[in-house]
Amino acid sequence: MKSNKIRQTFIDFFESKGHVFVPSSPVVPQDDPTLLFANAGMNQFKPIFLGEQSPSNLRAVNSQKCIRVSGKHNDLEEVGVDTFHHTFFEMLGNWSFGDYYKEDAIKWAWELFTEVWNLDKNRLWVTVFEEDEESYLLWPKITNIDPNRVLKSGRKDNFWEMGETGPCGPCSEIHYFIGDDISKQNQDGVNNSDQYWELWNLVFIQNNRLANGQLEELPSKHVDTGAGFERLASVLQGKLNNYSTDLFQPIIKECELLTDSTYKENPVPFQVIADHLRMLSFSIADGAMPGNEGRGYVLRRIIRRAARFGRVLNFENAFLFKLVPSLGKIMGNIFPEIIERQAHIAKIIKFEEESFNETLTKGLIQFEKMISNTNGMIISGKAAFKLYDTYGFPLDLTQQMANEKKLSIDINGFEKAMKDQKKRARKSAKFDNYAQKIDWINVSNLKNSEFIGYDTAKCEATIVRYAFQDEKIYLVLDKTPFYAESGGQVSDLGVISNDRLKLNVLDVKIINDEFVHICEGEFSTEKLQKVDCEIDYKRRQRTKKNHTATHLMHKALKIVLGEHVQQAGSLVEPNYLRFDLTHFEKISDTEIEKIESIVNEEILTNTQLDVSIMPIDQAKHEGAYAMFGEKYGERVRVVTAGDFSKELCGGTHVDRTGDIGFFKIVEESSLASGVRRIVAFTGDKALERIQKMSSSLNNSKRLLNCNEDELEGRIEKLLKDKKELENQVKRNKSVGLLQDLDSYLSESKFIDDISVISKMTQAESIEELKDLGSALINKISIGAVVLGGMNEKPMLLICLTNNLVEDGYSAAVIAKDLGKQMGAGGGGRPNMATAGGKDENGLRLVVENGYDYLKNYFKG
RNA sequence: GGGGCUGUAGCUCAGUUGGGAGAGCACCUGAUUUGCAUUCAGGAGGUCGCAGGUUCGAUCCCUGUCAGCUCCA
Repeated sequence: MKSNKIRQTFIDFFESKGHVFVPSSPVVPQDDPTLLFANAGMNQFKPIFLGEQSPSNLRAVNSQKCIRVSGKHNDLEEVGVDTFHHTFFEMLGNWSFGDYYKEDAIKWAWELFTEVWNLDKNRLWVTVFEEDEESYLLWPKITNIDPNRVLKSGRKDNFWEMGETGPCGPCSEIHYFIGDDISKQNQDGVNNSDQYWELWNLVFIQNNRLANGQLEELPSKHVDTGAGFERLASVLQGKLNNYSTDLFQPIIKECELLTDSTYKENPVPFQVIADHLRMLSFSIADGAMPGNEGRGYVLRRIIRRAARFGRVLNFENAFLFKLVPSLGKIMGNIFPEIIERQAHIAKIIKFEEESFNETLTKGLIQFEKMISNTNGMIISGKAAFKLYDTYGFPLDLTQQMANEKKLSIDINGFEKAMKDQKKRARKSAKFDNYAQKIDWINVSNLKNSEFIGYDTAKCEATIVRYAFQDEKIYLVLDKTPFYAESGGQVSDLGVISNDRLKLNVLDVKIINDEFVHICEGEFSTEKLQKVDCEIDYKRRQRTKKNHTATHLMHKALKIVLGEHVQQAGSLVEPNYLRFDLTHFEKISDTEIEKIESIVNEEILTNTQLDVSIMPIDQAKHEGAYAMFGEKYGERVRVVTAGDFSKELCGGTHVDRTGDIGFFKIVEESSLASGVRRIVAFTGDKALERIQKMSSSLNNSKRLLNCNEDELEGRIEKLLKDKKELENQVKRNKSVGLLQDLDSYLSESKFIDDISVISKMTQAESIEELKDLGSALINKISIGAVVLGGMNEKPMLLICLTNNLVEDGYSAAVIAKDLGKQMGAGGGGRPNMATAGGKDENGLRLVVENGYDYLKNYFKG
């Protein structure tokens, strides 16, 4: 059975049992900062289990995209080496939120396995938690399983907990014997031998683990099941290795076409590459980007691991990106994003592969340096670690190259250095406190706060609850005209008041689906009922312009730069808009101009905006842009500007594009590799900007006394002239110097045959002084020159002819001594040295006494 | 979040007890007229990432900061 069919059968089966299919949430979680990647089927249902959110359907079925790269169950180094660990996998599951429980869950699991997929009952084993008598009795009672095949098992394997505290409960696992000879089964093999594969875990969530370790019974009980799709496919396709299934084979075949090696003779590199390609493609499709921290860093490591295994197959250049289309063919039907963003994915992987090649090249240079400093046959662990830590050069490559040079590496030393590094990091790891607890005081039992601000700027509302938090007042209302910060658009400001209270709204946040108004001002807890809400309407108007302009620009960016452009972040404020996008090079001035033109053209067209609510499938079908990683409900809000732009968006927008007035990009910069940032203004802000530019232009025109077209030429000419003048001054000075040389020389005094010049000069910089000094000393066959000059501080220069230097005299020594006399220091090279001082008088004194000093120096 | 490394001419990089900023390539000028980077001579090009500090003097030492690379979390 084809894998696509297997997945579909699973979904169809549970739909026929009253379940609603819920699409996989993005593999890059948007709203859970504690989670790097979606790593289990239950991720998107977590708020339901925690009681923070009520489910829209009591029964659900899904296939969740999951990524696991580290943790107790998954060692990255195992992936691709064995036959069943993956960084990316799918988790099939059926869910009951306080609806059906153990009986139906068990019955349906068995029915699907034995009657739909026709798995051999004589190969299936079931384990239940040893204290869960209920399940233990249910299995033989409601299925036709041989009672001897139902086993009790301990807490380690059969009690599931989400974390230290929270929902948990016993589980029941179904295992499958894969051996050739079914007579050789033994219950001791379950959970112990790799001949028995765990296929499906049925979790019965009935308890809540409290902070003191005690368990309490949950009022409503849930079912959470998980079946690893890849392994299931393996069994149903009669394979013993997940990589042999049609989920991986097409990728491997494609890879074989690019190299001389074959999967058969060297499977591991192919498996690693196929696995990593899936992980990379899905995470990039959902908005992740390789980088050097957090999630991005995980991606980078995975790309590098794949590239390293690629080298085993003699791939010298980027190759991984070429395999992206093969994945689309396998999984594009269920996960269309993998096809929609194919070009983007390939481009990013290629970019990263190439950057890794550069890292390797630089590492090679460091390696050569390192071994040239190594004496003996052993490279120290410290040195190998530095290569790895600082230059990102993989240890196995270091080892390989060391072997070629008949050197060995002190692995223990390496590991010790690594341990120290980890210790350091752990010691300074911060303790995040994301979920701050709010102590609410309930006023009325009205529930969901409704946002009515699309059409109105003020309303009367009822307070649902309030809290005092960080010297602020938190309010939840039954309805509100205040927009809460989301989708990049900042929240509204305004006033909430009645005859007893007057509050300024500072911020509005969505916490657990509720609009929380964060306020300060006069507040009274008496007679809290009706309040009047009014938003700062002007501010909202300006924000609207920026939001609609953001949509238009998004489209324009795709037109001008290409379809690979994806939104990587957005901020919509009343004063400006900011947009981060994926693009690999600087956006040129011409491109900026084109983007501006396109947006302004749309503004001039003055299109009526359309906002409608529709099912997400329809929206996607109509080609609406959805943001990376954003999780949408089944019904979405779609904002359309004629046939130009269509985006899923919950934000506020102008009525007609013409309301924006005018659009101007004011800044383009790099944010990270592959990400650019654009800042733009609209409406009166854009006009202000243009006026400012225009006035500065006018000032320049006035200063240079020319018109606009001539401006550039004039500035260029001015710069050129300035340079020429500077050069000329320099030349004149040196000519002047040379002319003065004679007068300096004529004032020479002598100590025996040594000529001595000691004199104040007009030099204003140390460079001038040095030029003069070296010119003079070149005219003297044997002698010394002492020159003084002033800028802010006194400067003194001492030069000696080389023959004096050879005799052991040193200008540096003289400078040091004379500097000391002036209350400062001095020094330099034997033939030329400088000294400083405190004031001009000190300097003059030293210069006047120069001859006497030198006489003493040379004679003494 | 914590370490390490790097930042010098358009590009690739040198530059140690702190003492007057360099090479190769590219560019310009002049010769040369040649099998695929022709050769030779000359020239232009630098806030030594940025801001402080120490010092008579900082590309170099110290502090901070920005950017890139890299490892750990």
